[in-house]
Amino acid sequence: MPELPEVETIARSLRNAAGLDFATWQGLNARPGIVGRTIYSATVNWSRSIATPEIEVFRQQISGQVVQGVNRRGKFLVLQLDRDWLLIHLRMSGDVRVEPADSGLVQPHDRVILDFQDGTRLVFNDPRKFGRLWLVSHPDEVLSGLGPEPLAVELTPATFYAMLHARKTPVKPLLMDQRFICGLGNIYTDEALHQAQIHPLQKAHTLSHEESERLLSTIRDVLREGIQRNGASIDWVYRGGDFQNFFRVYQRTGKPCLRCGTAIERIVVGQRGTHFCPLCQVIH
DNA sequence: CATCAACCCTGAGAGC
DNA sequence: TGCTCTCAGGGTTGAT
Repeated sequence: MPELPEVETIARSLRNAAGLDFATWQGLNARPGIVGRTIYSATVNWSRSIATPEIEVFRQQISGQVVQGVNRRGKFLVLQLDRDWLLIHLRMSGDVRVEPADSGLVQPHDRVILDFQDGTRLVFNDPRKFGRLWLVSHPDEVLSGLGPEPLAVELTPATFYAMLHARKTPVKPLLMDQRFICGLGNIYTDEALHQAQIHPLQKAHTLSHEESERLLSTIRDVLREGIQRNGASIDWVYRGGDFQNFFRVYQRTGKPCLRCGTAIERIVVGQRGTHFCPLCQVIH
């Protein structure tokens, strides 16, 4: 499930040098970037993968534009083109590949293919069809509602405390609300709360200064660790990362807490499976 | 603002 | 073995 670290990993790979040939990249166990490549044409196999504009407009408008840069905002991939911006949200099961156009086959679940003039292509693959692409003249059309980036230095402990203090909702759903803070999903939220020793149902405004500061710190720790390990690869969606081998609570129901040994519990919070240690994480 | 449910889908796993 | 059924899973949106 691509969250901030997975999307950041993909964004970085798309910024790799575009010049080397594919055999060289395979030898490095990495992928070539796409910055500088010119989009020749677009193929849309599942029309609802394109959020905006209409398919024909999308295909015409994107053709001929050069990829100028690749960045990340929250869980969005942000591709700057000549005139427009291409935003990609992978949702639960989306992924992108860069490959020679003649590597042949359309794989199962390939939804959108951008063919480049140099004979390579970018493929958006998404088994569950939840992911979306937007082609817009300004990224704010899609991104304006997002909360602050958790890793940004502008987000100070004092600011974060004030944000939490203004909300009476349970802390876990709040952390997953992209308007409150962006980039966190189910995995990294559970991991950060466990490390901060905060119960997922604790009301946000009841967190102390110390707890709030600790939470911001552990959020950043787990995100940085995720990025360092190239993200997590779970279910059948393989993305090349290995953070899944270092989860402390996520999908460890019944297994011992790595801090105190108590069995990890699973409850449902905001319709999401939630993992926590009943001894280390107590509501107060 | 808070809370809850529906929705978008596929594939895994259970039951028969 | 193969069929049908149920539901997990994350994020967004809309209703209340």
